[in-house]
Amino acid sequence: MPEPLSPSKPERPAWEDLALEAVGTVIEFWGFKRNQGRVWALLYLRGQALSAAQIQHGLALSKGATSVLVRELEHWGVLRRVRRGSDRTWRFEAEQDLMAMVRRVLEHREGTLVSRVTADLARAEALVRQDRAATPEVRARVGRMLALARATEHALDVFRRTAHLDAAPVVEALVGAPASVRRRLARLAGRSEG
Amino acid sequence: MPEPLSPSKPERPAWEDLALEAVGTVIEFWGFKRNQGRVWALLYLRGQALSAAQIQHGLALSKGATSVLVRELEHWGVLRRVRRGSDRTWRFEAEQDLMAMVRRVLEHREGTLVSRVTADLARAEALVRQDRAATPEVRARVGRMLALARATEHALDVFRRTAHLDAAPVVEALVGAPASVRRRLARLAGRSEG
DNA sequence: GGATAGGTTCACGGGGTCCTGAACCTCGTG
DNA sequence: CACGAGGTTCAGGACCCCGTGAACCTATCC
Repeated sequence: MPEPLSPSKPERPAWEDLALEAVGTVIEFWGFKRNQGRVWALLYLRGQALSAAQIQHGLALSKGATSVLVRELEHWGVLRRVRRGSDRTWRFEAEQDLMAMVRRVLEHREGTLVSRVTADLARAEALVRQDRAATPEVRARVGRMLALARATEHALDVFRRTAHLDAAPVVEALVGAPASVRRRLARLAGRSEG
Repeated sequence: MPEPLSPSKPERPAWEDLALEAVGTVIEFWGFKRNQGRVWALLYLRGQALSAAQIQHGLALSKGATSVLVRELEHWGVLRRVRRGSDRTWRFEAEQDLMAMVRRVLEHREGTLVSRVTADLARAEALVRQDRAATPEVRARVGRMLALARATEHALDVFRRTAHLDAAPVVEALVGAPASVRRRLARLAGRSEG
């Protein structure tokens, strides 16, 4: 039996709290809801599918919030909604491939925001190029701004690919691997940035 | 005389508006105030030191907001406060090295948030290691979480170094360089580039 | 059908962030 | 000294995001 998650007694081990809040903080930083991070972390740490009620009580959330949060996480592909046997209640389990998660987030960000901004700057650069009132210096500055945007886009791409590379397999491998192996892997990952 | 910035007539060229808002959007995405980005972009595009009043009218801000915004940007090292000659009013000019700016932001983020989270996860991992009630699987999961955090830290570092590398010199070089050179640089940087 | 548990939706309120506008401070200068 | 321009601070308000809690929907079982 999977420990009924004691609704009244939140006697959670200290390490779980630490991990939950850490993930919540990171997720919040990336512009999502803190509780989305906490839900994912809870599921990941427990390593099994939990019902909405268990999540709700485990994290002291309301019924409504839980419903919304799991739907959002599911939409992000961060959670799977499963039904077991003849049980008619949904259970949720964490996506296991952590890096797939990170990549998905980055791709979304890159797609929606960064590239849109780059496009706007490209338009601005085209306009200033035609503007007879603009001095060469001004044109150069707009051009440099656009170049910065492109560089950022590129760097994000490198970041994403790097994260991809030393992710799923490597992260697994790193756990408990001897220091020598870790160093070799790290060096390999460093080469991939070129 | 540096163009009085026409307080009543906001007849700004379209490209300037585009650039201003683009930068504002990016800055806002990174967790800062939209207007901080707009102020910096205005100063950068104008390429000269502007007074607080000019900024205020140029961006349709209040006196108070302007004062706060420039102080914050100054604190970030993103603009310089200068006094010219016997003029007793402050003027502000944009930091020219764009990448220094980006790097500073990333370093701050890395320093305050990412590493703090990593530390928390490290504590959690130490605790779960001692917890006799924890199964080996749980310990492994916490360990994997910590590994993810470390990988993220590493990736951010790569990002930062990459941004640093092809930044200042390369960005400058790219401006106005012939297409053939641009393509070679782009290939070197590992990007297809349309 | 009625009862009940699981699940969703939504109006509302708390809390946070940012801006405004006015009071206030501080120096030069007449 | 008084005045005024430049600059700062701060209370108030607008706005937005998120969670609550209750109403509502739906399916299963008796």
